[in-house]
Amino acid sequence: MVDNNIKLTVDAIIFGYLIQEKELQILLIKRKYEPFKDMWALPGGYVKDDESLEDAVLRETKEETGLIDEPYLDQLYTYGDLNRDPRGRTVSVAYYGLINTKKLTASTDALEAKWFPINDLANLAFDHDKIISDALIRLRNKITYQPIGFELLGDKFTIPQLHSLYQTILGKEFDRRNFIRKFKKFNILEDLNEKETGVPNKPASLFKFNKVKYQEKIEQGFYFEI
Amino acid sequence: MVDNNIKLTVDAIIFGYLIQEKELQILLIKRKYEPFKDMWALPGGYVKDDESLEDAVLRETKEETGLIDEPYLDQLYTYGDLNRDPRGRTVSVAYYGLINTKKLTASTDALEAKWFPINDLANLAFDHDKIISDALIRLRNKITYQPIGFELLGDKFTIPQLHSLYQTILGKEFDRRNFIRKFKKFNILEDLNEKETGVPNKPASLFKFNKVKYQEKIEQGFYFEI
DNA sequence: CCAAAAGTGTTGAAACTACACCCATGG
DNA sequence: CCATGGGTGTAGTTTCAACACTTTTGG
Repeated sequence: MVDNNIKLTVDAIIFGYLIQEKELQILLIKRKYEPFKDMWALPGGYVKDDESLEDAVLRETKEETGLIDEPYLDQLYTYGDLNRDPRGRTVSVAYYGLINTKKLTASTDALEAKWFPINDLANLAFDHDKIISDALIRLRNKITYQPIGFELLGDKFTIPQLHSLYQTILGKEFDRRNFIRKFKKFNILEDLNEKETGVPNKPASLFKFNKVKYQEKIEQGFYFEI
Repeated sequence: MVDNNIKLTVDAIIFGYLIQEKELQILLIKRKYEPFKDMWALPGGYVKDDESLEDAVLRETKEETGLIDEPYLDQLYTYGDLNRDPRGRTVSVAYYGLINTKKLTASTDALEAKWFPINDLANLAFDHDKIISDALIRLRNKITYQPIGFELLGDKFTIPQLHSLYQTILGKEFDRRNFIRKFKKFNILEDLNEKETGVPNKPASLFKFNKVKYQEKIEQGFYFEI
């Protein structure tokens, strides 16, 4: 039909969160080839004819970073400016992902993949700094009205951890009591009747996110909002 | 580099609004060729190598519908499922647009383009019903936190028209006094000190949206929300 | 003068903010 | 017993929701 030479790629902005350090991070790879050789960049690459966009994101991310588990993924935006890739016209569908940081670390060294604190990123290839900035804005918006913050914590977490996560990502303080009260009123956290261990102070209670209950409430017209 | 055969297209969901009838509409075209010949579909088509995605949307929309003025455009989502186009793998970047309905009508007949009420759409080609449904959800969300509803009205409009627009799009009633009070408190409407004409009852005052003032307020941390 | 839609204030309920003390644990 | 962070209630303020009558115009 029409013969165009536009190449289609995907890019992944994978967010991780260090609970102890209260730090939001992004997973980047060091480019092995030109253009932008040796610069840090988002994982990503060409989409194959027979794979969906999400499959392409997952495949490229795993190949390039050694990530094992599958992150929660959401489509961010499609970048199509004329000169964003010096090799020729390239349109990239960006997805952002959230993952519990514990679930990788291991295999990344050989592949030159590395977590970077969001506030201390390397110089990035292509228009990737703009993409990351967009992803961060989206993440900040989305955690206020969708319960996706849990994806960055483990299956079990404490309320103070959740509190810190929100404060870190949104860059502002929430009164502890008001925050807890609001979250508890949603009634989507399940008390596991366990305490955290290994802390030199009063241990906090552990909770998990009850996805089933959340879905039920959504169907009944419930809206989550922080 | 990698040799893939993925075709890149754009699709446009152009929304219009009939003030008198209080009806939200979408601009569709009748397909001239297979596949889905003679079915109604969203305007759209292949992206050229040397045009941006937005330019492609505008070009295709104008060519296929005879639309003269340029609609307000926002990227919606990118659709990339494997079998969405029977001709082969096609990824489509969808944009939704808002336009003052008065600004076309004329030249559409020859081209077989037509406005359809959102609640009474034809059977649609491809996955276009899903795309429209997504666009409508996005529009409903967006008008609650961005002042884009004005794009559907003329430069001059009355508060009751704005009130009806919100009620129509969101499918629910707003108390008239509370709605007006809220909007007035935002202080982004400029009273033109004119009255509407040709109505058989008390004429309403005309206003315009003060974009400059809105931008100023945004920079000062103001958030619009209905 | 009549019909139709515009315009305008107040009150009670609900949600939000700010704030301080005691408790459980490890060292 | 000390340091550290966890856990909890209340009161004042602000925002939100509900509600009805008078005004202006064209016919």
